[in-house]
Amino acid sequence: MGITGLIPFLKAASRPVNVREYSGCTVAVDAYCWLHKGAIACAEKLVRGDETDVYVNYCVKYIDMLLSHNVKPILVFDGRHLPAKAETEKFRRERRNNNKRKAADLLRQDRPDEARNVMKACIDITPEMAYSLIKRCREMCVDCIVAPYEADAQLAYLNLAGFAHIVITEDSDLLLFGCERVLFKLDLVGNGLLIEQSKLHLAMKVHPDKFSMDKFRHMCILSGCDYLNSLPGIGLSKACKFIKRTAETNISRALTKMGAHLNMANLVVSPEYREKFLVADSMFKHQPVFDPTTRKVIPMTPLSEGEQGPGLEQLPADISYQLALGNLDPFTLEKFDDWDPDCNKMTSLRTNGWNKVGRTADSIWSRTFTKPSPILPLDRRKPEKPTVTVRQTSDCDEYKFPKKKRPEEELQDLRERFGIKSPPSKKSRSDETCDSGISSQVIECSDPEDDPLDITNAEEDFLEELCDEKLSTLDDLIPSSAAEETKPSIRNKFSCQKKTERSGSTSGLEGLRNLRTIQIDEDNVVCSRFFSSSQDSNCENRPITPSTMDLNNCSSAEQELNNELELIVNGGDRRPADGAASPSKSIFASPKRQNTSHEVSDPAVSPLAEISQLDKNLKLGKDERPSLLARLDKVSQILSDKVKTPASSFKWDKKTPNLAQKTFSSYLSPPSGGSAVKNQPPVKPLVSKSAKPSGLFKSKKSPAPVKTNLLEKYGFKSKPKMSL
DNA sequence: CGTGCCTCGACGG
DNA sequence: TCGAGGCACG
Ligand SMILES: [Mn+2]
Repeated sequence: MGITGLIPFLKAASRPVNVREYSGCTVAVDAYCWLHKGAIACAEKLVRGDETDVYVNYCVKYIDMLLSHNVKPILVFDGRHLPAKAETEKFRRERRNNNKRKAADLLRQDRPDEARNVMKACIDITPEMAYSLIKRCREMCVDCIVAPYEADAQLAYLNLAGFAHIVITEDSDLLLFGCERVLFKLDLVGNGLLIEQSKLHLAMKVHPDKFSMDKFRHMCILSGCDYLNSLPGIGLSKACKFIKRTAETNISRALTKMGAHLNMANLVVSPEYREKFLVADSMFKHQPVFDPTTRKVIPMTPLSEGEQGPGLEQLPADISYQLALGNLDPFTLEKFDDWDPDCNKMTSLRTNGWNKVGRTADSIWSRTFTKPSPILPLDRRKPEKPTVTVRQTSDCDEYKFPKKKRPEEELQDLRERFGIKSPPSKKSRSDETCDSGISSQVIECSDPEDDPLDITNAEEDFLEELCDEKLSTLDDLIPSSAAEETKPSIRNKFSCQKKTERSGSTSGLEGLRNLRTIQIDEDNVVCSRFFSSSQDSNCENRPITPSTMDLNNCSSAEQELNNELELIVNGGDRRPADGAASPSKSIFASPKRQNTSHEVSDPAVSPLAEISQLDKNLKLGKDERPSLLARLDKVSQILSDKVKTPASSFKWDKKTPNLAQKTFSSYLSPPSGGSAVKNQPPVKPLVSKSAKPSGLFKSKKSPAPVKTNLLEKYGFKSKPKMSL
């Protein structure tokens, strides 16, 4: 399914997100993905034909997770098979049946483990299974829609027509269908990988002005898609190269010159291929979809005059409508149900914080439905500065741009944005090479132990090439105001990319966020503003505070580190912030600052303030700052290693529930049996005996100083790049 | 280097 | 089943 290798190819256009950042949004969900994963959990039962609702419950977990983040899901189901895929489907069915037989054989041979694996390979999501999820969704007042054909096109339509802000799927095809935002690899804590259409040019390395969705789609079809296999030897890279090199706008004519453009003499593009290419292209543009407003089947994108859509069977209008509602088996058209949205009051769709979603809480099937605001409710960070124009390169083919800015530049940008004067320090050391970003082909870093480098010519060239990518990078660096208001999360696994990749400098700031949530020792609890979300007057998003962590286990390292950084308060003079609406402070904020901070735009809240505060705490002279981000990166890395924030490495300890578990317990099954509870009473903050929930930092006594040189202990010396 | 073929894990306890 | 990650081939 989908385009092989597209998601890795689009790495530069993707970023890790948490659905928390999309509170108030509507998402269209490819229900098949969840059903399929859920079906794996009960593969045996399904293969044997036993009744089970395990897969439904699995999907409900995802739905609950979205709702808990105030995100409204619309579940989209596959409809009829496309004739073009008939052979593929037949082939799959045969293979499934083969696997069934194989599984039965293995069972007879008393090899249940192998049988289990084979059974996973013959899972089929039947219309009945889809219907049982639809039924459950109706109980939950969650919208569903069955596509006339592929869910892909329907999902894209919901996005393009403004019914949904984001599409959730595992199928990279969705990008070809023209979706603006697609969220892949969503897990049960809300982490996923977001790919935005507006960033696709980054992956293709073309100038934004030279990018078009047509080019992107053509590239993908050439590399091989469900509707058309690729020509031998053509993958995404070659296809991308070709699309960038051809100036011909008529794709059919352009295809005849593909061999020449790619220097592949033996590459023949037959007329048949070109024909099929155009049909595939049409399928990605004009596949039939159902419009819930008019209750009619329409082409996903309007046909231009004279243009032929993909010739597909059109069902009568009432049948199409019933099919879309989920009342019919898409294949047999046999009646499942008689559900009628006009008779069922769907006025208040179930979402947590119903008021926050406002009118988007309507059902798409309601006669009074109005589409949500096209602007992402929490994505209001608009670049206010005009973007820097890119220096045109002579080579129009390749668009080169800096992948990453120097930490200094990032800091400078941060300063500008937060209106903070830059320190007089002149230049930093060369150790930023550890900070992913600097493309090594530009800056040759001879020896990490070298003294500060001057700006080389190459570097200046590099700087000149700064372009409008700057702002998107900044957006990644600076948590949006919305994200600032949110709770801490288990770290998104997609942000844990390799050192050499883009995560480098952002992780420094991510690390800051992690730091705030750390319990330092049994007497020191950090309650960052993430826990005292004063905006959350709604009972669903309760301030959650760490209660009883395993202090001896998880906090000794960061305690030591904090001692080293002199971050531990002496004597408990940190008071909880008074006043309900007072924004909480990070552990990096000095006590003085905390006590006097009543400004609305408290600089202490900004990441930069925290960085500079950290510098003060580190007592680093301005000239000895090698790379703030690099160092922060290292520090946060150590901390997160010790605290084990990544979801994947979490071991839920029943006896010592930790922070993340608390945070997400509202939709995860509680560790000690019992059912997951919604609207559960607020978790009582640990510090609340003496402090208000918005308390920030509670300290009873100062821990004994630790002599160990942590920097050495954790190998800072051994890594010259990171030398502090 | 890019493509194409391989194996492995998903879920859940 | 699907994608992801590893490895061999031209
Ligand atoms: Mn698809």
